[in-house]
Amino acid sequence: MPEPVPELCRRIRQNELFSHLYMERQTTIKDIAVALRLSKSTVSRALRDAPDIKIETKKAVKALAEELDYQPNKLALSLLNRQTHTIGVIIPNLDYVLSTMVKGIDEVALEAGYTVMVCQSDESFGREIVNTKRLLESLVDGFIVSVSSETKVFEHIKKIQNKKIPLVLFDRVVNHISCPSVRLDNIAGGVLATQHLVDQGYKRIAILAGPENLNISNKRMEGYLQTLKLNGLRPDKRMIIHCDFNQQYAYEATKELLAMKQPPDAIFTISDRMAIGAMLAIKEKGLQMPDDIGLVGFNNEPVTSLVSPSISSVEMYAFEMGKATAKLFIEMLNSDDTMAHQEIVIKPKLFIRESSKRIITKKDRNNSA
Amino acid sequence: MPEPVPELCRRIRQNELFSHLYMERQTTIKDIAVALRLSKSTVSRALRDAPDIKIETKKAVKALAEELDYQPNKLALSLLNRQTHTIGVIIPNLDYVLSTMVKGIDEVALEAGYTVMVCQSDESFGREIVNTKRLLESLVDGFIVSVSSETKVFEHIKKIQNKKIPLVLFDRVVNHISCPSVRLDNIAGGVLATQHLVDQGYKRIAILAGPENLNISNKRMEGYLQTLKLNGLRPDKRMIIHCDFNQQYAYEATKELLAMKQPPDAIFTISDRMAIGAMLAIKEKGLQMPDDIGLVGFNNEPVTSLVSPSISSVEMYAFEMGKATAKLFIEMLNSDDTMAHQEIVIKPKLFIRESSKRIITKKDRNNSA
DNA sequence: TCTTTTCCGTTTAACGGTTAATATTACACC
DNA sequence: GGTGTAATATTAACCGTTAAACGGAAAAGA
Repeated sequence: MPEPVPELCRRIRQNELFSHLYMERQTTIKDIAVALRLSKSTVSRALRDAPDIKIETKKAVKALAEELDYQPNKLALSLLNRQTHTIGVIIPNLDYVLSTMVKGIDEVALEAGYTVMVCQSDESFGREIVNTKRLLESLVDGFIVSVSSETKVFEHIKKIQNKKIPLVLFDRVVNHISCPSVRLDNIAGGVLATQHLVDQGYKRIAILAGPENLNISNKRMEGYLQTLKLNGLRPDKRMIIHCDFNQQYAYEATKELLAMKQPPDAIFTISDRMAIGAMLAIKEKGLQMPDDIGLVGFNNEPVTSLVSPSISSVEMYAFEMGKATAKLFIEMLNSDDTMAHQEIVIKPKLFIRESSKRIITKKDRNNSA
Repeated sequence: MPEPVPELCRRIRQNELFSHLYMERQTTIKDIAVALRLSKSTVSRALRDAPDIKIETKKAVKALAEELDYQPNKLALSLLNRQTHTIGVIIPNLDYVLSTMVKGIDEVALEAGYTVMVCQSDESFGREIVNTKRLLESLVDGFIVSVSSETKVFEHIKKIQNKKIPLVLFDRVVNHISCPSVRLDNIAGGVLATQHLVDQGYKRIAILAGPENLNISNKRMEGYLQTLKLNGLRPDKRMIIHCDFNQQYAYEATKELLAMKQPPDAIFTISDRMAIGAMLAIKEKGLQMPDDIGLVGFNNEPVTSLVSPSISSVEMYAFEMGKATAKLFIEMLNSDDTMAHQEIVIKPKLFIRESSKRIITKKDRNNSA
């Protein structure tokens, strides 16, 4: 005949029985079941307040669970429910913009009960493939991806979609892939920067664009071209330089630009890193910003306001973008029907600083003209 | 009577049978077993090249596995083997130094077959606790932790240890906790910076230290104090400012320093962010670096060579530190005995730049004296 | 012919949890 | 005394995998 439950609990609490339960292994439902002479399922249901368990039993189970610091094994649950509450995040690197975005993703995910696994592809297509494979194996509940600049083939992304695994693209969105996404209005960013330079009276505006196949770079350039045309300025191919997202390349490209017969009187770089590179070359040449030459960057990294002269830059709200991405992702998870692929587009804003702000205002310029 | 295996394979390949296997669900070992009229475990052993399976059988199994894109379910394996091949990484934020370290950790972990889960505490004690709990629930195989600046109580860390879960601390190491760790020789860093300033002829050297309870900050200060004494300079309490790791605070603190009757003629900041803040205040005051005042930062962030004047800084080899940490961690996992807690200490190196390099060399100074 | 070995597989249990179907018990009612 | 019905607990199956123990048949040895 089994002992009465309260007495048993007392003995367990006082460690007279089952002292092995206090060992290294995590307590399981089975331990509690054995201790209280109940079946596994009774314990399970008691913990989850099922209606058909006696109140006394529930109390005893819960007390012992508390006592033994019982915690359900997530692995077992995941196996059963086919979900891991984990989001796989693939990003090309951990630079300022992306780590800020990850921060945003992390924050929202945490709140929604998800843990993120961040993998960096390091701008390498090969590593992106490996990361994708890894995360697929890890059975993440879904993917949040920003592709590397090397990525020109998207089979690995399509594989995710074929398996009907939720996917959100962000920042570096891919046109060939149709899925929910969050991105900056890069054209608008290009327009903002270029129009500002035009407004400040610059006439020969060069652009340091990123790698040729990178969508975000091309869109920013599109904005640049549109704005030139709109203002009656003829785009000049020699003023358009493609180079890696890299300070060194930007430095060298700028040096070449400045060595031209008719050098530019303003430069728009599609990242702040590149703006810094450009700035070094400009200073080396002995030119003054904003008088001799104007400079506008992109991303609005803190460094832009730290250097001298401070650099005008286009803010892309990376943190908010990260949050929006995670929110969209979670929304998608919760809507069981395959969601119409929503596209969230963030509007950029230009922060004007010393590098491009000539003293003359628009009005002044009109008067003097 | 069961059909001969090759014939069966053919039919499966041609989708005559079991077309449901081509459905959304991942193929399992059971699917293969049913298809080939074998038992689950035979399939399992065939896939793993167990010796007591007929070669023909193995071939058939492997062929079908390939065909159906079979991939073992990690969750099931983890449940069985009690290991998830996942490392929980807790860091206070994703600034330049830490993201570089995470890059290093990630690289080594990936190679060793581990995936990392990065959680940011955002310098908040509360979030650090939450993160720890989450990762414990996720049953990570171990922890790599750098504590937040708010953390003064370490019960959550001890809890990890009590559960005998492998733990490595890095960068912000905690004295009260005895475990393998990787950190910078912060005292040496403080010595390098201070001795350099002394060598350059600066006499009244101030220090912008970080939060009071932050070990790394205090150690750097210790190096500073030691060096002053060694060189016969008397430390002055008014020259020691504790403030948050934050550019704004550093800016204000520097303004106050410079407003003193006897202001410092050099400032050592224990981060580059703070150095930038200090620099802004110095420029605002109209002082010239390095002539009127010297400045040395810490971390050797890229920004130090981008600003003008460029800032001398102590390099802490963040990427290598990250790699070393992950290596130590994996080594620990593989050595089943509780490892004697190894402590890896990285030696810093000073990079001298414009902000502190007076033209005079040591020899010049001796001559003129 | 009977036992032993070898070969090739299968069965079972386990990991830790949930859940649907099934007992068991007690009590009221006819 | 049977029957119906709550109330409560148990069994067994399942998620996907592996490891240990066991099984059956054929070949080899006595």
